[in-house]
Amino acid sequence: MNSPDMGPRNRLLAALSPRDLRRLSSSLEPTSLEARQVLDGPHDSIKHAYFVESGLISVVGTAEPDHRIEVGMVGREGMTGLGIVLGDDRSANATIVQSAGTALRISSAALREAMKVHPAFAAILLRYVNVFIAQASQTALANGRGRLDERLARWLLMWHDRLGDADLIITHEFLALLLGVRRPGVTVALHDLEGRGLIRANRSLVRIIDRDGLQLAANGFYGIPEAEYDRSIGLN
Amino acid sequence: MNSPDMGPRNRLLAALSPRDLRRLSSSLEPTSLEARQVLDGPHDSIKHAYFVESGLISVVGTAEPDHRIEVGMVGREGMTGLGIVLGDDRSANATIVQSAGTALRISSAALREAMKVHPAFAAILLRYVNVFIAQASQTALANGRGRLDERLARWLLMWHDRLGDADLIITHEFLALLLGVRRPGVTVALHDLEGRGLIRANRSLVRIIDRDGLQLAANGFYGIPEAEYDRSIGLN
DNA sequence: GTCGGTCGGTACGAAAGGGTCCGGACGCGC
DNA sequence: GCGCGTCCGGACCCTTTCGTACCGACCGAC
Repeated sequence: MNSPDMGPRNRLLAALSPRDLRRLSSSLEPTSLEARQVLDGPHDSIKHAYFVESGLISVVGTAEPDHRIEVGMVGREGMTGLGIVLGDDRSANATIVQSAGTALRISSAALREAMKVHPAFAAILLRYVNVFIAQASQTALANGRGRLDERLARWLLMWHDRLGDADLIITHEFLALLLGVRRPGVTVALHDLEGRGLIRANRSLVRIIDRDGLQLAANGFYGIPEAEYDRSIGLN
Repeated sequence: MNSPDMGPRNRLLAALSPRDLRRLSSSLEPTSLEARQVLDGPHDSIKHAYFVESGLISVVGTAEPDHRIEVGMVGREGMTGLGIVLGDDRSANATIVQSAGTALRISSAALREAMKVHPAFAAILLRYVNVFIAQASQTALANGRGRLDERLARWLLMWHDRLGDADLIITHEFLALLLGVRRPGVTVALHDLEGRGLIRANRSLVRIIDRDGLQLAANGFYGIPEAEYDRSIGLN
């Protein structure tokens, strides 16, 4: 996985004891994540859980084919495959790679087994599930109550957190899909944020200029799941 | 709890083996749920989990004081206190009684202990968490993509499922709060549904007339978490 | 029966956002 | 350096929803 002198880049795995981690590592298979790759469709049987090391994965809620929206985001602080953690092998949501990167993946069976053998590991994953619920809840809140520019600010901050890069490679089109709005609406909202000096936008690129300003622009819709994560799983 | 010849009315408890249930029953304390009672505020330490027997509880996502919206609903098919199930003692969401009823409650410590001693019990609760994630995800989807009348239809159906009564006692004001919209908007949307012959509305009362029609009106935003529940936890 | 509070119906202008189209700009491949 | 596909900017008009306000209807208390 990583060079032996550094811990794993995934923050859930990093929270494990070195001993548990060593025993687990044989089940963890390094994988590359390609942009737009679909890890699990809705209602698919989940074959692997992914511990993200770099890049970013979207959890997308789906009903009818054209009713889709992002409900959560997973970077190196998290994992996919919560259904497995919860003893089921499927979920109503899809998981789709949004920004290419790498992950350590583990088969469903091995994950179940590992949770049985390492209760501390299971405990960490369950606490992450709780944080994920907070994330989905806040998304529901933002979707219901927030204006487009506020939701956009929230989204940019969350992306920034998880990728740790001020330059986000994304098209307006894709952003519109994730936010569940019209594409030109995203263009206008980005201009608005740009006019306020919070970002710079260019073809397929958004650069974060003023993170604190973006937090203000998000008008309270950003931050709660992130604080929950730090409280519950820790800053490591 | 209930007379010995019938199982518990809560469907999660009903899924337990009679033996596990008997051993658990001493920890379960019958409680009445009063309308508008706040079981847990956001970020409170959760003292008890509630297995609902009748009535209905809302899970409300909160950020700023005036940023609130319902993200999930719990009736006798479910429970509150998912944070405890997940090994944490708090959640970013509030739980509020929406329709009076009764519940069996269990202290956090006893619930943790029971999950340790009865793995089958723990497994059921974790599968319920997975269903709840589906519910919150679909709420995020409906809030982002659905029109007011579609969301209203979804909401009425979910309420109807969980209470099993065609007459719903609720004011437009309160509905507006839960849906995160303006009160007169609810009035108009209810008239619309009424004009289509799907409901009858009166002061503080909504009667479901045509459930199938409401499902059509919900335009695909209703049903996924309910199907997940039946698949994962079973029809009992 | 009257009073006061809650609840519902309605109406207005204003804002946000959707649907659609078009044209220009950029950038990669050849 | 040409061409084509992708991406962005802007425009049009329309629907949905908001904000606010006002008033009438209902209901329980006295």
